[in-house]
Amino acid sequence: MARTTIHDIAKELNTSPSTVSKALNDHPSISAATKELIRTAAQNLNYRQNRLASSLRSGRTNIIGILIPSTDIGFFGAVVHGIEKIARSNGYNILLFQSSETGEYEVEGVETLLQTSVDGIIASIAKDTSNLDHFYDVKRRKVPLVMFDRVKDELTSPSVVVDDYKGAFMATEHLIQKGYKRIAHISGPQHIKIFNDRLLGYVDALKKNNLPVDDDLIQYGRNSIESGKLGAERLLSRDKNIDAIFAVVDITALGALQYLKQQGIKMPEQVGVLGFGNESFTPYVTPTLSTIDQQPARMGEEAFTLFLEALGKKSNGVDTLEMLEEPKKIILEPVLIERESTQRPK
Amino acid sequence: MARTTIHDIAKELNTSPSTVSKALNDHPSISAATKELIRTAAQNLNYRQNRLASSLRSGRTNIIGILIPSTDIGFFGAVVHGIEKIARSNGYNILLFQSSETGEYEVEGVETLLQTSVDGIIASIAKDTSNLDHFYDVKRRKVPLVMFDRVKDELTSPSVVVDDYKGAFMATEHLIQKGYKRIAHISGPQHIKIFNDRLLGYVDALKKNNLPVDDDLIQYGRNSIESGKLGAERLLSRDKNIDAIFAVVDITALGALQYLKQQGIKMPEQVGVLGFGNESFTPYVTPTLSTIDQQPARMGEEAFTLFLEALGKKSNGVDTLEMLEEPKKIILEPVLIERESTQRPK
DNA sequence: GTGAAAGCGCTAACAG
DNA sequence: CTGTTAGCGCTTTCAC
Repeated sequence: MARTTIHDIAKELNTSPSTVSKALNDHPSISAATKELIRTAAQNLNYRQNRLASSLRSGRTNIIGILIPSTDIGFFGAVVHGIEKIARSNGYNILLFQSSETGEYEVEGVETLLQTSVDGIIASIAKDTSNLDHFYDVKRRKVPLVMFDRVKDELTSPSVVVDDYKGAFMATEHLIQKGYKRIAHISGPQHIKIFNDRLLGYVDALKKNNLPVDDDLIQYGRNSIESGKLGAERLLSRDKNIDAIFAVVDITALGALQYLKQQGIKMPEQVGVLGFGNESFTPYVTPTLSTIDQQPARMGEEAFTLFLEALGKKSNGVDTLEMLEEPKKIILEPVLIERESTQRPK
Repeated sequence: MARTTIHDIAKELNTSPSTVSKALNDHPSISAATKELIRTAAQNLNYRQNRLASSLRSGRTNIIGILIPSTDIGFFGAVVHGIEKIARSNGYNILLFQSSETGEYEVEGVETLLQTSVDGIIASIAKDTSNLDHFYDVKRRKVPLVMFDRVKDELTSPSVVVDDYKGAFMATEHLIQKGYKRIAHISGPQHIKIFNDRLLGYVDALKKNNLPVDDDLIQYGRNSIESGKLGAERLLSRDKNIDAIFAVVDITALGALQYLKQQGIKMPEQVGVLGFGNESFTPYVTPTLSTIDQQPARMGEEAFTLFLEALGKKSNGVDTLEMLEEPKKIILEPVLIERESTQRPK
């Protein structure tokens, strides 16, 4: 009835618990014969290691804490998937926490992860987090911390992000290459770095290709369907010659799409539309929406790899040295996903 | 440098570790004064409970293992979100495992969760799982097991599902009420129970409303965009009078939508379309797609509630009694999401 | 190559 | 109301 322990196995085989432990952990000092013996006995007794005891003693849990705003958001779900996959193949498990975009829950989450003695934490910050003390706490406890996507540079932790500037640059150049001449941009709130980066990428792509950068071509919005509709309307009312719209996020692009459709404007013939994020709905709208993919799966893998590196450094006691070094920041290449909405006929 | 323990606090205050432990756990036998004293000392020393030690000793982890096919699938992400939310408010944390639709990983996942001594497991079965031994193992170990959505009745575990029959029935009646007269159905693989249930719901709704059930109105497919396109094509080529299509899943509905659009058939005027699942893309297609919602968030909450019940029974030793009882099965009401694709003009 | 002994940090009887 | 004691199941020196 009660769980089998290494004691039970030892008794069964007239040997000692320590030998059983070593055998089960494939320790080199145990003979192949006894290992075999012990393993089959373990199997027969349906033995299962008690990880709590093991971790308590060894100081390692092989659990890695993940802190995200929400599994409900496709992007984060995909990143978790990426982390989980590679973590598994490295013998790690995932303890998941969602902040639900709340700073308060985020603090709680960090607290719990630390209590559980996770071997490291991979996190993406909630929208409304302002105070970062809980993350400093993680660092103070020397628990490896890796950030992804929603990153704060002040934390000087290794991190993975996608190159927003470049993504926007690629997007804009794609439109140019397709033959669009007058390319507008619907941007997002400028106090958020990634949106500003995307704006800069757009501007620089125009400049590089000797296209005029015109304030009339830029419309600011709040990243919603509505702001996409409104943005498209305003842009076109200001300038009838606009023949392409690059939107800062897919949802905004969708709004633009809906407005254009409603106005009977043909896409991609009269106006091309391009989004950002490769959200799950983008292949399903009409026309299918070209967009920029942020590689969530790779982001997850890279984050985990950074965690392993941090762990390695820690065990080598590279603490002080590390303080001097710039933390490693992996910047993923955005990927252009070409679909119907930007296929201008030659 | 090393983590503060209850020993450190005890030493600081010239008291004993057990008193500290009790105080921190708000045990009634400790005076308010000492509690206060100990709590502030803990705070000052930046004490954090070691949950491994606590769990090892107490036999409870307050962690609940979740096993799902993939976080990448919006539905499961949403269910996890639902579980996490209510679990948190009940003092439980989530250890997440993804089977990636693989039986092998699923076995591994169960193994790890058991090793970690989770207090219970909430699971949804992978597509390719045939052998259920690992789940029987969970039951044998008396670890509360709750299933959701992808359920196997053989396991006789408490479970939460959505009423597929009823959802299809509602969907079909909705189309009838909107004035559609000749309603077709694109179904899925019949060996999967939920698809068969949906077919039955469709058939019964027609019968109840005295509409003829006609084999020509039913097309079988493989739940893909392609099978949606093809299904719609075949249906309409067989019967020009079809004025509505109810598809077994949203993605199939999408295929039908695309085919109809391509044929210049007006929706919802000439043909109405209705899906199933309320996938994230459904509000964004043109026309926006009416569908049946499966209430993932509530599913998560109910699953957790069932877990709590199972735990309660276990601690009351209701083991044998429980064996005789039918396991509780919660059947959620599907919810009709009415959008543009079924708004037939009167 | 194997075993004895100690202890990870905590909780829960029990005694006082 | 507080303190002593024992031990959860495992790993890890260290001795043999």
